[in-house]
Amino acid sequence: MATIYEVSKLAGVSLATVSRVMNKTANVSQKTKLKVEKAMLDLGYKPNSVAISLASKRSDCVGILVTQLDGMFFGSMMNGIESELTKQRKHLVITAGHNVEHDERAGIDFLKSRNCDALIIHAEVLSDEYLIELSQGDTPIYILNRHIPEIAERCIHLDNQYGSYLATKHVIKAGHTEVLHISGPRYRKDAQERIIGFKQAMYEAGLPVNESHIFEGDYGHSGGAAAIDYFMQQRLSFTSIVCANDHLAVGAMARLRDFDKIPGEQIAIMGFDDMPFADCTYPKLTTIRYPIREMGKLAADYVLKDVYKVQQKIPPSSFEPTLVIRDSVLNLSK
Amino acid sequence: MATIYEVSKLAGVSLATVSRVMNKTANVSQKTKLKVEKAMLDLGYKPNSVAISLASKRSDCVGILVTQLDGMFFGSMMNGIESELTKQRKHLVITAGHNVEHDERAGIDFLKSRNCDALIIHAEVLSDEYLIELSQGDTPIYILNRHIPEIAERCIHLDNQYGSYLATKHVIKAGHTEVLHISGPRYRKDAQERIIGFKQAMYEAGLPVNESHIFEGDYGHSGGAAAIDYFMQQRLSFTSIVCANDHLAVGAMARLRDFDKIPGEQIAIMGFDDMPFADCTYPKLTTIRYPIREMGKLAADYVLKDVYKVQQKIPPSSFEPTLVIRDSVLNLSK
DNA sequence: TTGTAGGCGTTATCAT
DNA sequence: ATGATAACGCCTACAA
Repeated sequence: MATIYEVSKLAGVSLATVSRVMNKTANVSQKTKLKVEKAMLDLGYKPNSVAISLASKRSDCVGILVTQLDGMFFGSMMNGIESELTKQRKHLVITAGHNVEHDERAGIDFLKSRNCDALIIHAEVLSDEYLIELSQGDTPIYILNRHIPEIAERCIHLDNQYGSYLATKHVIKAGHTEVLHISGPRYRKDAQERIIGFKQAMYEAGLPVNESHIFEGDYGHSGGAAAIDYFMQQRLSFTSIVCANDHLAVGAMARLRDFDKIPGEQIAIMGFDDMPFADCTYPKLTTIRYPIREMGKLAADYVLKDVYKVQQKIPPSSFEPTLVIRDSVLNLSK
Repeated sequence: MATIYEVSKLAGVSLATVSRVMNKTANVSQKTKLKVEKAMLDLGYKPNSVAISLASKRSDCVGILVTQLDGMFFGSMMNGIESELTKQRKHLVITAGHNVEHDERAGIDFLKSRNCDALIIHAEVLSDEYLIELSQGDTPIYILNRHIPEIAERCIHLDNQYGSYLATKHVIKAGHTEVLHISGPRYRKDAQERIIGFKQAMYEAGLPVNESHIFEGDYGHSGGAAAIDYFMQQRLSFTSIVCANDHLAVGAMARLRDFDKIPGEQIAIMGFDDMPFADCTYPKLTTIRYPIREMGKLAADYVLKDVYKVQQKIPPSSFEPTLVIRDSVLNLSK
């Protein structure tokens, strides 16, 4: 790999001049500029971004912390971020936290040690205190899918509780009184919030909520299936299930059929997130739209504006969960 | 951020010694070692990996090029890679190529300029020649989902054509004679191969293949829906569709229902990839298993073994597409 | 407009 | 066992 030094030698100029034509940081005469550019081409010169980063203390990289690299949710989130950043030739470095405090911490440490210019964080288990402290460091951070009052201006989130409330209310409005909940892992904030929203709507309607009516799944298909197994084994009587995400809903629908219960007809199923496949299931999934891709984009736009000073048209953003009615929640009164 | 120099000052040793205790690269007396460790703790010292990378010419990072960050396929692939690498405290830097030559090139350039120790590449549009040349550079590369004879030892792939052949044959065996194909974008190698496999099985069975029986989709749900719209508009008579991936299949199944054609009963649907949701659709999707996660893991294992000299038990790997029979292809003869 | 030289935070090679 | 002191490849005042 050719270095800037070799380019300067070949072009017969100092290496400072080479640096200048690369960065357009000062005026360079047309003649020398051409000489330098030719030399770069001849040598196939590619700047070493590690050296640039060390010398300039910026990296043109923004670090992302997600829980895992697979799954539609994080896929959409990363895609949203990437699509915005790429436009401005910024790169992303991604680490996975795996729902484990150590990994989340290590991930953030790594991103910071790589001189990331900013961090976009989806942390599951890190404490609010830690994040607050982190926000006071020299690397700007933006927090996705979480609300921390002390640093609200850094948080892009959506009211999970209200979303779940909406979902449950829709089911109740459709005439259901025996409604169960399949939640996500309880140590996850969003899962907790969705449980609360569920309970809130139930209480409001004067419907009983028993802890045994809530199954703790894993946010994956298998969690939905396990929930059905559990509910059936408990011989619970129910006509509807509010699921904490679409994956759980899909898993539940499939397992329900194994028990000859037809989702959408005998059992109403409510999803959450409105993942891309939600309108391709059968029955099509009624769910709560969670615009994670747009939220990712917004986070990226903030970074672009705050850190890279690229003028961004940032829309007046307030993300609200909204009900998307499709076919999986039948109206009992009809 | 504290530097190694400050640590050395606080500990009263030279910075070389500090480097030694960090890297256990030479013997250090117990006493000074403790002094240094205390100093590091007191200062909350975190090594700057950019500086390490510049000085040592390694980064403990492996670069990944994928087409996009969302979608189950790439999710599984990244997850497989990450799960192996994380075990050995190696990180990954991910770039997206977007099916565009410029982006793929730029992605690779970026990864190399970041001093990545190795590259795992899923390139769509880069030429074989380019990749062959790249493989001769100083950064080891591993190529996923593609076969280039000249550098076969760097390629981890699977026989797409044979997989598609298997799929089509299964449908034919089930008694179908009017079978259509929904393909992926034709500029993609795997899509081309799957088309060939489809045609091969059809020819072998003496069944007619008309180019109008093949619809070029986008590998997403919408492509599947668009295909059905097209087929219906053409007033084609058909009882089965071989889809180039599961997303297309799911999209097609949903759209089929809009036309009151019941997938799995009136129309046989064959998928490809066996994505995690394939056993949660209704009807459950008969498909070809494409073990992309395992292939990602293998690529990571190669890197670990070849580049990082970490002993890996690498199984005698040859990935074969296999038929996964579920419920979406009905047997006409029964 | 162009060149010189110090610095970014480590590693690594010599000495001692 | 420990300490100087060059690299590493680039940026950036400061000079010229």
